[in-house]
Amino acid sequence: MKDKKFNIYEIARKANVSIATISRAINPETRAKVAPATLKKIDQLIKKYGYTPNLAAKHLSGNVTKTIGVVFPYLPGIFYSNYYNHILAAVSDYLFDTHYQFKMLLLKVAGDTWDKYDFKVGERVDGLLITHWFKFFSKKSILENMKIPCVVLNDVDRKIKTQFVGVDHYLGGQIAANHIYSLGHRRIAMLSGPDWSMDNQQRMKGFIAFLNKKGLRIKPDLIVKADYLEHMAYSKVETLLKIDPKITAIFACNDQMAFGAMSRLKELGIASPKDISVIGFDDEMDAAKFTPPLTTMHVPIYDIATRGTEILINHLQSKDAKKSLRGIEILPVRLVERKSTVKINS
Amino acid sequence: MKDKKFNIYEIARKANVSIATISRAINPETRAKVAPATLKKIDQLIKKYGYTPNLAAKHLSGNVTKTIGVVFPYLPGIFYSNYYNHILAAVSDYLFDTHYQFKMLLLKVAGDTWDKYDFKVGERVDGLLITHWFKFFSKKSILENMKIPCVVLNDVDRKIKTQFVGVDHYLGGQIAANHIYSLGHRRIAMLSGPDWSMDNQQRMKGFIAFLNKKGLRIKPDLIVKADYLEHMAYSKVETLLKIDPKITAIFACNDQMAFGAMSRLKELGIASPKDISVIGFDDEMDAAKFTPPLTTMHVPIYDIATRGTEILINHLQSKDAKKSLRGIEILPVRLVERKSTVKINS
DNA sequence: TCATAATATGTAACCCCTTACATATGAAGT
DNA sequence: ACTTCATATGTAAGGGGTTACATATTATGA
Repeated sequence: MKDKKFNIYEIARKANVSIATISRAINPETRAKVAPATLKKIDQLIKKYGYTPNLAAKHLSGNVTKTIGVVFPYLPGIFYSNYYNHILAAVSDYLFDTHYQFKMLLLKVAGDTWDKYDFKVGERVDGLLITHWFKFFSKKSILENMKIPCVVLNDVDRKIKTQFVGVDHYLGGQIAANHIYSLGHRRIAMLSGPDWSMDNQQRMKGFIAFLNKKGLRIKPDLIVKADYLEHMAYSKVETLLKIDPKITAIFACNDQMAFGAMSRLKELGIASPKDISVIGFDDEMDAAKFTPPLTTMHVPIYDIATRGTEILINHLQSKDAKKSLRGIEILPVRLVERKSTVKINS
Repeated sequence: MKDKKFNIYEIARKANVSIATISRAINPETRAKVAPATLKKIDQLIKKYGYTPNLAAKHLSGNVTKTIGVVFPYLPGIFYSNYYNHILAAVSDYLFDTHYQFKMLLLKVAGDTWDKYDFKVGERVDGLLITHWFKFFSKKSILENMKIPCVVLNDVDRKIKTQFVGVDHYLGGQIAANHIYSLGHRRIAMLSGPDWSMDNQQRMKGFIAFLNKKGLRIKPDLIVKADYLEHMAYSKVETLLKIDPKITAIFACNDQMAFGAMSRLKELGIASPKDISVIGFDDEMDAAKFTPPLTTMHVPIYDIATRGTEILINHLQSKDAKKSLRGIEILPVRLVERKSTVKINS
């Protein structure tokens, strides 16, 4: 076989045209500028010699890489998490039919911030899809001053000038509250996530606000922190029960905590939903498989990631590809009613 | 702020040295060739102006990308699969401390073969980590003639000249058989995977061979195909029971089928392991969580991927980086004894 | 003291494309 | 027949690094 390297010059020489013509022929946007006969000749040669353009050269001259970076926190087990699986799936699905590829950009969480990684990733991606931005970007200015377009997934911060795609967690909280309230529950406990989580804040606030509007006040004691952790929720259930043995519903700010709580309730001989209804938040894949299947707020991570990718790619293909992106897009949260919540006394 | 672009020329001018010196200073391998004083001056300037080398240019001139491609089949749900999660995790973990990044290369399975994607990925990765190669490489010659080093994960084909990292499924089958036989089981049924799967072939052969050596013959009727699918195994259990109601053990060629079989047994009121022991293969994450926890053969996917990545990266950092890789590395399979298998009549 | 070697740095070619601008050719308009 | 335009193609200047080779400087040894 011929191991000789074929570059644009070789092909040009064989086709007896200039490299500019070859360049035009191999790029869809400029192909029309080449005469059909020339095109045909070139195509044949390209095929014959198996020529493929050198992407590095393209990148260098064109200043684009046709690659986007997907920024994940580097956490143990991250690739086993449904949340990130959804994002990966969405990005892959969207990109599959485009000419774009993606690179995983894993950033250490502990103490490190974006600054350090600027070198590592700064240059060779055309845009960034970012998860958990607040863990990396110590100062919001870093995010605002990124030299390439960024889209932040599943977070919204109206004070920061960048593109967000997310969900209205506050509204989600309200919907959850409405559901529980409508079923007749009045003695309600809450399992909350960690303080630093904006989502958690919003979910709680929405939930409480709705009940307040109905004239219902949740006893502060009945709001217990379990840091979004299954095992922590598991162990906090009894605290809750000690404070008020007559609660009839628990709102867990995420599904993991709902799972933990329900497992413990089962062990304590308390039937769920019969004795205590439980509602979660996120709609993880396991939610439907749980016994009983968990009623929860569906957060469309997959859709969020899809839309985020779409926004980014569209932008990259526009004339403003180099400029930063800005905007907020809110996708709907919805209640998924399954078996873990029922009418009171039913 | 200065939006001016800093390239190696700018820094060279400011440092009052030539670009060659800058180049040496920014590359670890050549840094020692630069005088300490010069180095200091350069480093300060780099820091001051936030200079980062243009990777595309590096790639073009150095003909390396410091990026490896990870080839996955593009299947729905692939990112939710434990198998691929393990691979992703292993690759990420290994690469995290290196200067390498990875790109996901998703290839359509149906009908398509590698040839078509040559252009898409052929150039801009230094090496490839390949899963399920037999789905993409219609002819083995394609794999052998790749222009960049490749490592095939979890498959071994001694006839093909490339690098494989995998497991001895035949041996695994034997170990499983030994376990079941040692527990006193003699009436044994098998749930097999699809015919095209090499793994399945090997697992079965190993299992059967061991029993044969012990003078035990499995009735061909008791070997039922369930294509590695949980639901299929679920529905095939009764067939098995009809053929021989007195079987005391089932060897499922993968965990999924074991799960399906056990679910059905439970429904039929047949206690497992008490009445029928079940052993699987793979040791998926759910195996430990199942009720009862599944005894199974552990296939170290994570380790396989780690080792594969290691082999590839080491090779890329050697002088032979451009040459193709060849070899076979076998990692151990081991029995993980949990609760789904017990001594007969215990 | 001078030839020789070791060290530090510079020069320039090369990697392979894209694209603004220039040129050549032929068609259309008057 | 001549200017004017549209179309097809070519020329050459980047884009930002790496590195073989050349050169300048200093240290080493007899």
